[in-house]
Amino acid sequence: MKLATWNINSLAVRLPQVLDWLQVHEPDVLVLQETKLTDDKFPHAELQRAGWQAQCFGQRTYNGVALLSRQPADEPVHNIPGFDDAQARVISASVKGLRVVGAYFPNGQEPGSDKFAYKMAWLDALESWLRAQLARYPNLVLMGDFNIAPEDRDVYDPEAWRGKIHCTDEERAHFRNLIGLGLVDGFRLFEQAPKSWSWWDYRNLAFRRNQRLRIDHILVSESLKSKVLSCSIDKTPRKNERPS
Amino acid sequence: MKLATWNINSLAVRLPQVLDWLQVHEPDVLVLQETKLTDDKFPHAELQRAGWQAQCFGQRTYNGVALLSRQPADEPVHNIPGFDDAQARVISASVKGLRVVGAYFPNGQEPGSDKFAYKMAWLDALESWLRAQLARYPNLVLMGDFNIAPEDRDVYDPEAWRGKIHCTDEERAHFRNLIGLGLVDGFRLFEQAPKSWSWWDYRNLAFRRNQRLRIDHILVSESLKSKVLSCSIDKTPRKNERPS
DNA sequence: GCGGTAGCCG
DNA sequence: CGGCTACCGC
Repeated sequence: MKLATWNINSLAVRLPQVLDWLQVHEPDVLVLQETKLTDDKFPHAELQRAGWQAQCFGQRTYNGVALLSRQPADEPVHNIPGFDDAQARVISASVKGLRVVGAYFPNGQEPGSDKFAYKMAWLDALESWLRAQLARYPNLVLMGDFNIAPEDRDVYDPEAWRGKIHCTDEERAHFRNLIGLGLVDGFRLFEQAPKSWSWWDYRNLAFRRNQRLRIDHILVSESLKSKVLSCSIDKTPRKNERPS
Repeated sequence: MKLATWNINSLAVRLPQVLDWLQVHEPDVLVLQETKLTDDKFPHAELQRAGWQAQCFGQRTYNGVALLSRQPADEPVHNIPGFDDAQARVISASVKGLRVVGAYFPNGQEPGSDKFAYKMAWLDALESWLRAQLARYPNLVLMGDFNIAPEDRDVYDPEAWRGKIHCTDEERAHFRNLIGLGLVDGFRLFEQAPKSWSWWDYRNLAFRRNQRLRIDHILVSESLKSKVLSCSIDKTPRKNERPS
């Protein structure tokens, strides 16, 4: 089974790239973040024509998530039940016996901000909900844009980023909490190139200043750990016309 | 000698079309309106590479005019001297002994509005300046987007447009004033198809409701009248990808 | 409808 | 920088 996650920053703009990528890689599941589309505008028809079905949970302008799969996705759940949230950040469903949770973690802006507090509250809620989910679905994967670089090796310039958003102790503690629930970082199950990033800042040519991080993750439950065959970051979409 | 006028509604967007058109039609002079470019952003290099030089008089967001020519354009003048105007609407220069005045007349919005008053004041100033210009330059052409449909035959639905902007008595009186200065409507020197338009409204599918007018004109001084060989409206750019 | 701008966000 | 939204002008 092949699983993938992609923050597409507007599915309206990036749909052609998504369709291309799907055709080439044929994943069983692809979760998307920042679709920025309300459900009435979700491109079900185009995806269906290409052979994928979609569960979507959208919102205009910001956020919005989706779960694409070849096979039907059952028991869909939107966001974190019990956590009242105006933002569309989580979509879960079962595909071929696997419980998939696709998530767009809050960015958090900067430590001390209201948005950081929201990120912390959201993470608390995610963790307690996931504890129960893992009990109910032993075969579970949590993947998406975590907006957390778990360790210094996930940061191009750890000294420059120390204490900054994505790299604070609080966020990293939350990442470890997730691991503590019985999840395993799929990427670290394998030998990886020493500097592997899933994201870079494209503001003010920041990517030239090496502002790169690994903040997109695929975490699998313990029971799945031995079944994971590989995990890698596909950088090819960055070379597309509009990588965003 | 071949002269042309085109309201391009953003030269940044339409430059490829302009270059194509220049290559196909090889005019001696092309005047542009609504370049919407400050002079520092004017695409001199691309035009020069294609063999045209440009006089420009730009402004950001709105208006902006330019005069493109194969041969050098001398004695450039911006706007109407003596008429204090924050808007870039007129560019004049001499090409191969011909005085060319390229103009983007004010739209006027609607009769009675401040913008209509400005249009009237602008027309007054244009007329008195042109009187002197014609004395100085007997071989003169005034061309551009006049935002005036001179007669009912220049309007698809004259009854619907009666008294409306572009078709008011005041605007038409000003057009006749220009003729009175010793200018001749080049288009009407020749037999033309009965319904000839240079513009249509593309708001709310208005063009389907036949909201078409002839408001772009080429007027030549009396001394040139006998030398005009033809005058026509090229509708092909409307069939381009982004006609605007 | 299609240009432009400004402000917001990551 | 590159999405979005909202507004302006023709």
